[in-house]
Amino acid sequence: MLKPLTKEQTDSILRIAAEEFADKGFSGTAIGSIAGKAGVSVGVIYKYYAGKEDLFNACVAKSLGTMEEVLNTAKTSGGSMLEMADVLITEAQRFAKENPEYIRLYHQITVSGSPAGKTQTAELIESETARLYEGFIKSASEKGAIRRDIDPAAFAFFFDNLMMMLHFSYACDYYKDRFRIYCGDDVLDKDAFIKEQLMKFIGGALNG
Amino acid sequence: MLKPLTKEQTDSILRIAAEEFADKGFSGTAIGSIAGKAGVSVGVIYKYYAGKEDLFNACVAKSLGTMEEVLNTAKTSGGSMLEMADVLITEAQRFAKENPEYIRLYHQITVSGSPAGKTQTAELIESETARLYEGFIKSASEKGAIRRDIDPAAFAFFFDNLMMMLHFSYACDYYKDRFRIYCGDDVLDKDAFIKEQLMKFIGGALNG
Amino acid sequence: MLKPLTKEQTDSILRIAAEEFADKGFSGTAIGSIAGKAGVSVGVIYKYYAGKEDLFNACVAKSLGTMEEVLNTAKTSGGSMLEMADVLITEAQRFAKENPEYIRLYHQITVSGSPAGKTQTAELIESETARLYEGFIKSASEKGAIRRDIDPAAFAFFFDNLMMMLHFSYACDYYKDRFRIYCGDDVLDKDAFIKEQLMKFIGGALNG
Amino acid sequence: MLKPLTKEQTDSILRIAAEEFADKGFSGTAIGSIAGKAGVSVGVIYKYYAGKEDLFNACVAKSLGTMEEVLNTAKTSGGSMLEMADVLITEAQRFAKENPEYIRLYHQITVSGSPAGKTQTAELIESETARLYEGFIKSASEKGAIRRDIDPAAFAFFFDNLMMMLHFSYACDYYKDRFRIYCGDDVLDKDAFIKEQLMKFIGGALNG
DNA sequence: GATGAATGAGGTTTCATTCAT
DNA sequence: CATGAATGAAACCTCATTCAT
Repeated sequence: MLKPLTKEQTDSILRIAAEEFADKGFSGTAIGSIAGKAGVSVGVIYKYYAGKEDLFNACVAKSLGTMEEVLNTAKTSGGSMLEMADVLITEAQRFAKENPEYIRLYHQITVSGSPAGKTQTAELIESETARLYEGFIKSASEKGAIRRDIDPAAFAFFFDNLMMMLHFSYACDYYKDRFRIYCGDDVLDKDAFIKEQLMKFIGGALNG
Repeated sequence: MLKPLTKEQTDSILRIAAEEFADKGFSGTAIGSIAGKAGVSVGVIYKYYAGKEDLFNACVAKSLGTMEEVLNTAKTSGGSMLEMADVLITEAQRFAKENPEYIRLYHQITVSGSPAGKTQTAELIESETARLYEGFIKSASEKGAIRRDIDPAAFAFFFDNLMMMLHFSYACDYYKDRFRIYCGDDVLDKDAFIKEQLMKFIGGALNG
Repeated sequence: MLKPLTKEQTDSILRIAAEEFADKGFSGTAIGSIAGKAGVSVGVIYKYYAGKEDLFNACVAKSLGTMEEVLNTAKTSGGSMLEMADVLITEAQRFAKENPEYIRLYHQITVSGSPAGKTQTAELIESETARLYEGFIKSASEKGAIRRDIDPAAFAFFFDNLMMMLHFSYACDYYKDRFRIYCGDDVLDKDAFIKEQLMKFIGGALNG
Repeated sequence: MLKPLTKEQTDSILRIAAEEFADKGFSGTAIGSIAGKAGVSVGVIYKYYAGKEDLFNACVAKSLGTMEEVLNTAKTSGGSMLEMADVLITEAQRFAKENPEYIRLYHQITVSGSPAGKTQTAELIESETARLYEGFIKSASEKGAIRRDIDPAAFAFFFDNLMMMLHFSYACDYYKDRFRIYCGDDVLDKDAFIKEQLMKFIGGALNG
């Protein structure tokens, strides 16, 4: 047909690609399948992206960019450590349900064998969060707002571990199954309850 | 060379296969490569296993079986919730360093697109742990050993989230990078420190 | 940018195309690459030429036309067979160094698999030269200027074989390497010497 | 079918490949086409050869090996320069008719864009012949068997140029057409005549 | 029962050609 | 009339699986 791609179609490529990579991993995804589902020819994908890996990276970049926005919302919301946690949990629940494919794609890059594994991906993704949480905890600890006998970096790490698992538990199939096994089949609809419990868990951890 | 396979060789198949799948994922792993590294022919793999997927499942089963033994050690060690946590953390640190490929393989099955995803894998793997932790927490809570105002299932879930991430952080490349970013380049050699901090975190969470 | 192509541009297409075909052969050359290097769009190439093959043929035609001019110079220079040979060798050396791509392109059409192979290309290219040389030799032979016991057509053929190889040896990579292997690394800078030797060789051959 | 390849089939691969490469060049030849014509699957070709280039090189090596045998026959046949020329011409005529694909393949490697172009192919192929001819001519010249006022290396070069063109003229389509144009439509069947004429040409050249 | 060469579908990528702008 | 993005056939190569030995 040789009609120029509509914005819809170019967006579609990235969206479908993200979904496919998120669901089937890098090796498991076929460019031809993406093209087919996006309603474009194989050729255009190579016009826009240098190759499969480049497309994967573009998906990851888009995904991480979107996720970062969420973090920024929480970061700038000010307040105490626990107030930030409250915002983060709420946002995690909302975001993971609205954009599960982004979380799943993020999960894919943590897997050995992902092309992302070759570069300093973790550094790029995790550094900012790490410093943010650590700083929050450190200053709260110094101010006496939370217990003083802890290592801020380690506590930031444990806190983010909980957040990361929360994301996965709302977005990735295996983690969703596991979530239900632990907390009941309807847990994915009980966001307020989970937030409340997690706040207690984290609150206790921080206050000793 | 038509000698029956030695036990060494049949073991080797499963061991090498687990390593390959753990490192390169299901789609990224080639049967021929496993056969080559295991010193057997491609044909025997198909004699012992129905196909690639079957071999993958066998690796997972073996891996999970081994991991379960560790859990049983902790389970039967008796004591309080925190005493069990202490044992579990110690074992997690030891096991993840000695058998990182098992952890990495476990991580692979949590990925969308893994063949394991098709079946009720989570049910098989997570159920027992879930009931164990929940029971522990519930009875401790009822006895007043830990705070009463919590949901045992949710707390068991958060607790296991921390344990799962601990395993990954000692075994999987991306998580290891992230661990270092949060806690310093030498954190993988500071097991006692991490255990101490995690015990404080969990202790605080449980005691409110 | 919908300006008509300048003459510069249309010339450029043919020149660049000739270079590309000469260096990479017909199958190895990409239309897009020609367009890019010539600073025009792919589309115009298809406006001016029916397809890749047509463009190739146009390059060949241009190339041969230019080469023919050289021959005409020699032809009209009159004189004896050896005087003509002298002019031809000098011109071959000059032309092959100034326009190696034309020689290389000519070489390409001698290759099986070149599109030129399908038509009566040899007839078009070689006939005139063949008749010219044969006539020269025949009349020289009849006049007793050169030996009488030869077949003019065959000798014309051998003579042109030497001329053809001389062209290739100054223009095509493989033949240049071979030239150096036979005559020394600096032979490509010793035109006078080569001409002198070749004149002796041909002179001897003709005079018996 | 999974039956082991017969020797016929493995030979066939190389033979067909040589023909295809000889006729269509490197880029113009498709592995699938070779496989099809040889009656084997695509996969086996990659079992025996690392890739298209490797297969091409194998064809070239086989081709050159066979051609070298012919040269050795002539080389060891002793005698004077002209006696050797006699043998070489006879062999060239016979060989080029019996194995035209080898000559055509040799011709392909002289083309720009051939994979062989990347390496020191000319050195490997031409060196021995160059030294052989030069030695012959030099000693003949010193003995006074042929003219003394020539450069042996240059004359060896011209001599081989004639031999090379003779090969091509009996094997490659374009050169065969050209041969007929110069010497008549039935020239390819007049081997004795051509040998006789070429001997006169060379003889004259050498004797001055 | 083990072997590993053979198969061939399927994946990635290229590129000649078309045609809407 | 030029443009160059889009098309899709076709190329190279891999690898899960089979089966003759």
